[in-house]
Amino acid sequence: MNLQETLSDNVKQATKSIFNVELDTVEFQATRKEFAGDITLVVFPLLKFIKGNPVSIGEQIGMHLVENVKNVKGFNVVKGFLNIEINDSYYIEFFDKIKNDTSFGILNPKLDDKAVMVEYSSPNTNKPLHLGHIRNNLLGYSVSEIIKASGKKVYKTQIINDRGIHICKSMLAWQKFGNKETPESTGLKGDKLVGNYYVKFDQEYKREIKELIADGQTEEDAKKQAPIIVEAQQMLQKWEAGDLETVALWEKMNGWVYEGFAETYKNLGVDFDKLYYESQTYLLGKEFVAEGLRTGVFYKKEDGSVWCDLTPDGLDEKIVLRSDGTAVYMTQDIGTAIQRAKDFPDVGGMVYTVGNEQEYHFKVLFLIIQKLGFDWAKNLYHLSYGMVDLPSGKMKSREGTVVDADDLIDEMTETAGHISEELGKLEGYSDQEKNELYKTIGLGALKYYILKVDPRKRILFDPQESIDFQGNTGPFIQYTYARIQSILRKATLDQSASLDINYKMHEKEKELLKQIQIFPEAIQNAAQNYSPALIANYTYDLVKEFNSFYQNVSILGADTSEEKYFRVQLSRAVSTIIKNAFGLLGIDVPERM
RNA sequence: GGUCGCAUAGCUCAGCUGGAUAGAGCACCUGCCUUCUAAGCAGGCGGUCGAAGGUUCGAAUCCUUCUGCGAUCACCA
Repeated sequence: MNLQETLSDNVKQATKSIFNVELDTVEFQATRKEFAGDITLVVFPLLKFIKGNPVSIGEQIGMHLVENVKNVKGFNVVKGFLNIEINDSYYIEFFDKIKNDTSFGILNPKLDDKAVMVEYSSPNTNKPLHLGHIRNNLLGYSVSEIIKASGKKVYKTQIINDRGIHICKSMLAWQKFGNKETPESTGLKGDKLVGNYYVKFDQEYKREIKELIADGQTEEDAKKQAPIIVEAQQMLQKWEAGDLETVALWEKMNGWVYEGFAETYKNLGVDFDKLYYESQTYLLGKEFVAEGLRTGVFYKKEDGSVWCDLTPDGLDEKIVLRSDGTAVYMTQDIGTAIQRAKDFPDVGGMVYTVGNEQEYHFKVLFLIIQKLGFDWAKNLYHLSYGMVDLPSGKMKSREGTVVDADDLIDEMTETAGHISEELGKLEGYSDQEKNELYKTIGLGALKYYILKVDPRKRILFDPQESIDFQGNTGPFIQYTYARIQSILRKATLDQSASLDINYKMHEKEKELLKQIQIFPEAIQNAAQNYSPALIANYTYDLVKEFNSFYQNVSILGADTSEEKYFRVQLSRAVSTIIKNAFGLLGIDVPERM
């Protein structure tokens, strides 16, 4: 039984024996720093059951706790707040238990728990990844790691949108204007090369529309009849018919894109356990529509289209199959979800990392899957996140206002390099080691900057000013980690020493221990809320606490060997937690910086 | 117009299921490098928590209305 449970039981006993009142639950909160004490019981809620003065009630409960709980050394009551003071030995004992646990707070997957599938990234294969994908990838990866750490098995997946008219556009433009260019011949990353032809297509398309309008056509007709778009549509039909030449071109160009993506993913440090390709899944779902028709979940209109009536749920009617019998987006997503559940029978829930513009879609999707009667349907979650805006406004690929993922990573690495050079702390590092470090720092800054913000909120990303290396930033935390490593390199400890249960803690040591203590809760909380931001902010608080400790008490030059032993061990524990917490965010920590 | 989300210091953000005097960082100001990495620490300045009502012993937090911003409401994906 942990301390809170013990306290809770004893408070219940106290109210029973003193006031003859049985409480169901007792809630505590951490005592604010400006008051003496460690844990606080708020007395006000008890007034519903116990008539009287909150201060005197608090005092009577406090007395009872001091007498009956061995770790309670005292209390004070301020207004209606009963501040309970805990013995130092309790904290020392706690620390002694966890100080050598390098995975403190991180749980191993429980075998009887259902696994969770997390989908993220899910790019189109006609253009490179951009800043929006970065947020998506970081969130998806981090949430996966956090759920894993909370004790569940996780499968990371993405659906690659590798077919459709937009893919044909870049294929066609390459065929027409590409002069057989390849990534090798141009030195371009494959996804960049293909992306260029997607842009090229759009330019040609616009030019043709303009010409047609000049020839007297309406804009609407021109958009439909421009030769290049017609040709692209024909190409899609050929692809769907399995035309060998078209499929070969499709495979070749997609291959280029995958190589490019692989590089970006590697740089971002994200990975996947299972890939799904839209080209293989876009026909799934039709059978479930048929099934749904049989069971009455769906109904058919006169024109043959199939719908799901969601008006009883406060939503609209939603089409799930076109009148010509072809699938819509919704059909595919129904099919893919069910396929995944089949592929991974241990999965009991799925998380979709997709921008908030698709909230309605997922609301409908989840509802339909529920109606189809799958037991895992209640555990579907749309990890919805806000757009990433630039100071110049919205990102638009056609207007060239997107921030390319690779460029941004390079830029961040470069900035980290400049700042590090200026500080000049890296004597004895080889160029290669330096470059690796700059990447660690640059990416740390980028990832932390994005992950520390609540996913729901939109981010205003100013590439010039937004990345800072001071304050609540990735590099600040990395720096603290590096400093601790330095201490650990220099520390020589008496190996026979151990924690003295009677050690009198310094106030700063105790604050630090309290922060360490809540790491497991932070992980569980973050997992329940699908929020890496909670981990980021927890880590920042821990680091602040450590820095204050670091500057205000001497570690290596401690007065006594007990002190030194305790402080070095504390520092080590903090660095382990930083490393683990950052691991959950997908951020590396450097040994030196 | 319907639905959903957001609004906290000049700027960027925390604030968990309602709890004590609303917290950080940046910027600005004052101290601290002959002790373990000053990318740091200690402190100052700065807020009618978008507005108005309501519930409560107690509201940034819950409810209602309003304002502003964004998203969404396709036989597109």
